[in-house]
Amino acid sequence: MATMHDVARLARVSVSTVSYVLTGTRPISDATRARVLEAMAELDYQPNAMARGLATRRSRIVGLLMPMSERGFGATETAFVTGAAAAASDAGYHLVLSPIGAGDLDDLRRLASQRMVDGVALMEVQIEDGRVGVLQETGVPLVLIGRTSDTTGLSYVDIDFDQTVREAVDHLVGLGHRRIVYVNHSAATIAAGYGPALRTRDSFVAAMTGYGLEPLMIPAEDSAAGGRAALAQAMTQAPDLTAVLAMNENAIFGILAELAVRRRAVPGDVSVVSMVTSPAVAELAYPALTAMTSPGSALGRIAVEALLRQLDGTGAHHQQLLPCALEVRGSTCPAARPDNELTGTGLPGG
Amino acid sequence: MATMHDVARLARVSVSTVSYVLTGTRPISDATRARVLEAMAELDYQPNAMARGLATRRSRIVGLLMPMSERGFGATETAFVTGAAAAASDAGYHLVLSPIGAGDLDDLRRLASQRMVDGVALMEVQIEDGRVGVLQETGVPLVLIGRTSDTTGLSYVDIDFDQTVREAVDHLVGLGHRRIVYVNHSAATIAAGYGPALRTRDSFVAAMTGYGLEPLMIPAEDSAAGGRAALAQAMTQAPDLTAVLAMNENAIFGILAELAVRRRAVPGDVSVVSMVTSPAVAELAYPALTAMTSPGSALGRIAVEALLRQLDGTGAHHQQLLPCALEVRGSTCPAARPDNELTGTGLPGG
DNA sequence: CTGAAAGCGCTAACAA
DNA sequence: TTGTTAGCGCTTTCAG
Repeated sequence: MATMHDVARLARVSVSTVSYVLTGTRPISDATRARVLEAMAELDYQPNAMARGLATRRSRIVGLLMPMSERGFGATETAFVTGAAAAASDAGYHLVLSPIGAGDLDDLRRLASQRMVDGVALMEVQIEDGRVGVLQETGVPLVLIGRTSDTTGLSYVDIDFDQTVREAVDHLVGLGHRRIVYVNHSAATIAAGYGPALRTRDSFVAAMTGYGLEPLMIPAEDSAAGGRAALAQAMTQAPDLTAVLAMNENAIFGILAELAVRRRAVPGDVSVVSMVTSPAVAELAYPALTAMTSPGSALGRIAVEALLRQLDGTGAHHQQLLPCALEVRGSTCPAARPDNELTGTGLPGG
Repeated sequence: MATMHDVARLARVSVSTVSYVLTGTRPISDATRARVLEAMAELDYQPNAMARGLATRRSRIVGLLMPMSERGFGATETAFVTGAAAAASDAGYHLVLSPIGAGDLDDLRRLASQRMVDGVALMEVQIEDGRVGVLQETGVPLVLIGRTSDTTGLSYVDIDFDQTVREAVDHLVGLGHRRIVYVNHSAATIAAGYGPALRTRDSFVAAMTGYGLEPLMIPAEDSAAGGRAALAQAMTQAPDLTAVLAMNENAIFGILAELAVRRRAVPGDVSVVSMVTSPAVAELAYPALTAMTSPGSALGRIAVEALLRQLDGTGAHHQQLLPCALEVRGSTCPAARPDNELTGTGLPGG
């Protein structure tokens, strides 16, 4: 491991000169620059990241706080991570993954105080999230992927749930659907203040009442079994439903399965729209799912880019909402008939 | 940000004493230790990671090299990452994610030479992988998740594909299946030297010929469409097939869809086993898939733990193979009849 | 059992 | 345009 001293000696210049050709913070004659670069190449020189970090008080590392929740890691979350990693890498930064959840506030304080990370991106932000306060205290630059209830003075990128839900509802209503049921995350998740669950719920109510329709909603555990149970419950509450809007990536296949069991054809009898879903997942179903495609990796990338801009002072707070894009595939079609097709009457299990 | 000097001053001891109570590398009287700890608490002291790293020449960061391939990130890969992150975190290490693929050898050399990481875990290892050589040159401790062809002197953890395939074939043959088709990754992926594709192929041939059966194999693009095409091709080559063994997580739903279109019931007409699959994915299908469950997060964890043992010298090379576990769900059942059910004859599209 | 001081490899005044 | 040097905050000899 050659050091800067070695380079300086070989190039017959002082260490500071070597440093300056590296950082470009002061003019260097072409001749000496050439000599230095040559020496660096000759010695296979790479600056030591720790030493540079200590001197500059900047690690060129950003943290991605990624709680490993019961909800697990869906395609959307994975896309955040890869998008964030790519953006950091492109800017010459490193991305450290920390599995720090809302519970580990002490771990978080430690991470922030060790000055190992120049800034932090928070995933899975709760409506009230203790991590935000801790991070603000320690003064670490911060960007949220998601939103707390009060976002003044905070940077965030998030999905525009309101517009996303509205587009989804518009799509279904435009196809003539009136009895639309919304399958959300679990009651526990909602109670825990999981933003997407809360916001989509409110947006759904607003969109449906805007159309003069009743906003039917069912929570579902994050599993296929949860989806099946939810759909069964929905069929009981609203046997005449013709469309389901599913927020829950993990439950969606259970919903489809239960529909299949009940011999309700998709999309013939029931149209299905999957919310905040990656194309990969949507394509897994047959027919492929009409879905609101989440801007997953874009969110990760934008978050990190905003964070880096905050770091070099070339940007202040950045607040941005990106809607999911409606991608019509095979799981939606015009509603059959307004009000008199109670085909599945009294067939509770199939 | 209090420094060690601040703590020393407040506790009326020297900096070295503070350092020693932190590292525990030399005896300290209880009295002074108490004073020091008190001062640290008072000042909210946290050691500076960069400074410590510079002095010890250890960053307490390990890198996870995670190429973002065309193949994308399945549940199994995601589980590696979370398992690795958890293991690192448990040991007081940080995990940096680097999206460095087999192509970016220069980036890799840079990362390794900057001494920002104490060690590296490599994901998505190819049979011949240039990254291994580069890392060995730079002397960075290394563990592979996957294997190259020559593993002498290397640490790795990998799936025991041989045993996994054998168990899957045993399961199907035990159910009376004789015409079993193996759906692999794409031809391009195989040509690129993707280990799992190569190894399972070889193991499948061995297992089938061991039973005196013909090893039917079809490649599939990593998508639902690829799965559909592959199954269609398989039905042409072997109209009498009664079971499919699918290596390709991304193609599996396409395979199921094509079977549905062709009115071949699962498992009634065709049994399906999904290889190297997470329970979450297996449960998405209806019926839920009999699958060889990949030990995803265990692999990530074991890899990092082995790496850390190499770092403190408490462990040499570690080579370990973990088989996937057979989990019988609803997609397999005894074969219908030996040799005369050509139901789907001449129904190319449905 | 404790202190003083020399680095770790780099950056950035300060001086020329 | 270049060199000298004082740190950055910690670990770890070397002395006591």
